[in-house]
Order: sequence, then structure tokens, then C-alpha cells
Amino acid sequence: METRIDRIKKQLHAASYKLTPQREATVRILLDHEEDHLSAEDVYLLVKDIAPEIGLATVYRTLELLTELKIVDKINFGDGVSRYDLRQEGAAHFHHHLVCLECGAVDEIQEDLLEDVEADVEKRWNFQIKDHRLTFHGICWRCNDLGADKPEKDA
Amino acid sequence: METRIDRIKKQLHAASYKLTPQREATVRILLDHEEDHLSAEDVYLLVKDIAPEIGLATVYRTLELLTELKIVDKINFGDGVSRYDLRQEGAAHFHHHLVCLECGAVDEIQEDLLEDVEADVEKRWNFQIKDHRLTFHGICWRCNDLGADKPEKDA
DNA sequence: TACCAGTTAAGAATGATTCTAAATAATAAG
DNA sequence: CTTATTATTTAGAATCATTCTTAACTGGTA
Repeated sequence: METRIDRIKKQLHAASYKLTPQREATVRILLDHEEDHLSAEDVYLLVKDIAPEIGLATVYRTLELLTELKIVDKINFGDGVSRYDLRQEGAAHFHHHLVCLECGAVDEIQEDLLEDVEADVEKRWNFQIKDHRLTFHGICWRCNDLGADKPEKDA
Repeated sequence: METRIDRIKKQLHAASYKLTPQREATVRILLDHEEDHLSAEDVYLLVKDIAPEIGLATVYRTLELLTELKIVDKINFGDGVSRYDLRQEGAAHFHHHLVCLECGAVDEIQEDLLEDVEADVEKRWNFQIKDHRLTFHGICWRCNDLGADKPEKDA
């Protein structure tokens, strides 16, 4: 079976870039932390464990390259740091986020949800949508004491 | 008639802050540029014209204060600068933005559009929504040569 | 071997934002 | 009206994330 890394390697080659050891190490870290929303600094510290000779600037350049190729998404929750997420394979659009104002947790919504809204906007504002960013700020299920359990698995 | 400034003054007083001359000058600039999406630096340069002795740090502090009081919204389009928008009076939620990938123009959508989506998210993810951020990236009506005219006025 | 384009590390440079210290203005008490 | 107290301000230093610069290194190739 073709691994995720192999497919990323092909994507790089298709754009005539190489999967250098530094880039591979960076991608591996991203794969190992798919659930998190790592900052460039976070990635750097983690990559150093498996490739100690790497430089911070290289991590930045790699993340920028992966963003250009739509392999990762660069997100900004307004806290002054850019965060990087592996994009779901085959996803046309950026996924959404739920940011908890209490505990700071960031959960993801993989579903689109915006199909109707987008059609409406394209028509009425004559705007050709290429991508979107949607973030909800509020209180997550963990902080909402009302005896609720984790809901995403039920959805 | 009570002016917008008066009402903002009351909001400040209600939170036991004062409308100092520097704060008033800053608010006036924001009122005069409601259509734009000014960065802190932009605001600073404009405020200096009417209150030359103001410091950049004061502008930052003022904008931060106004953000806390929900008088302005702090936005981040991912270009490394925070921008500030006067919130529509009475608006419960943040308004949305259309960012053009061609010309960089930023248009606003004042309508909510997300009522149905929010109800769905609150129920299924057990997440109590306080606010949202929605930005569409694409090609605006100006850059879309297909002979279209400004659509927002028709909406 | 010598060359060439792509890639890298290290650290300097930049740019936005926040912090610090001292000065100033407003407020309250006597 | 003074004096003490507190909030607010300025200017510039400090910080933090990010990008740039330079020189070194790599792999492929004539």
C-alpha cells in the first residue's frame, strides 16, 4: 500500500521539488500530530528530535512550500502565531474550527456545512469562492458542565 | 440626537473607563473610515493628524480596549497584521468578509447567513457558540471581468 | 573533475506588538 | 486650594514571530 508520505513525495515531485531529509522529517512530525494545531516553533522543536541539524528557517520554508501545494493549511486563530494543519486528503475546502474560550481547546469540523451559504454568496455578491475560513468561538462540550459527553463521535 | 461618539462614551463609562482625548481621536478615525480595514499602524498615522502627540502604544491599548468592549472587531486576514473594524451597532455577531485573491480588496457582508449552520453545530457538537469568523477567499466582482456590476447594492 | 541549480544552516534583519519607566492629568480627601 | 492617589499617557526599549542574507553543501551532469 502506498503510504501518505509517498503520496506527498509525488506531489512535491509533480511540482519539481524534492523530498529532502529535512522536508521528510517535517512531514513526519505533521503526520504524527494530525490532531494538534502546531505552530512553526512547535514543529521546529519536534523536528529537532528526529533531525537535530535542521534550522528554524528551513522549517518555515518547508511549511510555506507545503502550504503552497495545499498539503497543509496555514491557520491563524488571532493569537499572533500561525498554525499548520495537514489537509484531509481529497478535501476541496479548508475544514472548520471550534475554539473554546474557556480552555482554549481547538476542535475540528471536517464536514463542509457551507454549501448552501456559498451558493448564495456567489450568486448575490458575484464573488467566485475559492476557499473559506470558518471559526466558531464559544464554550466546548468539555467546559459545558451540563453532563454532556463527547459529541463528535456521534455525528 | 445622540451621536455615535456619545454612545461609545457611555459604553466606556459603563465599564468605568474614560473617553480621553486620545481615545476620542482614535474613535473618530475609526468612524471616518468605517469602510476600510485599518491596521493599528494605519490608525496611528491617521490619528497623528488630529492628535499629533499620541503614541503608538496608546493606539494599541485603545484598540485593545475597544475590542474588549466589543465596540470594534479585531480581524486577521493572515497577512501578519491585525485590522480593526467598528462593529455595527446592535450586531450580535461579527460580520463576514470577502477577500479578493486578485486585487486584495476586502468587502463586507453584514447579513448573518449562518443561523441555520450555527443551530446545527450547537446541537451536534454540543458547542455553545458565542461568536464566529467567516471569510471567503476568491475573485471579487471587480476582477471577475464577466461584465458584472457592483452587486452588494442589489442584495 | 568542474559546474550548476536547488537546498540548507546560522544568524542578522525586519516588522508588529507589548512592556517599562517616567511624566502627566484627573480625582478625592482634607 | 493643596496634597495624595490613581489612571493614563509617551517614548523608547524589549520581545516575539517571521523572513532575509550569505556562504556552505548536495546531487546530477558534461
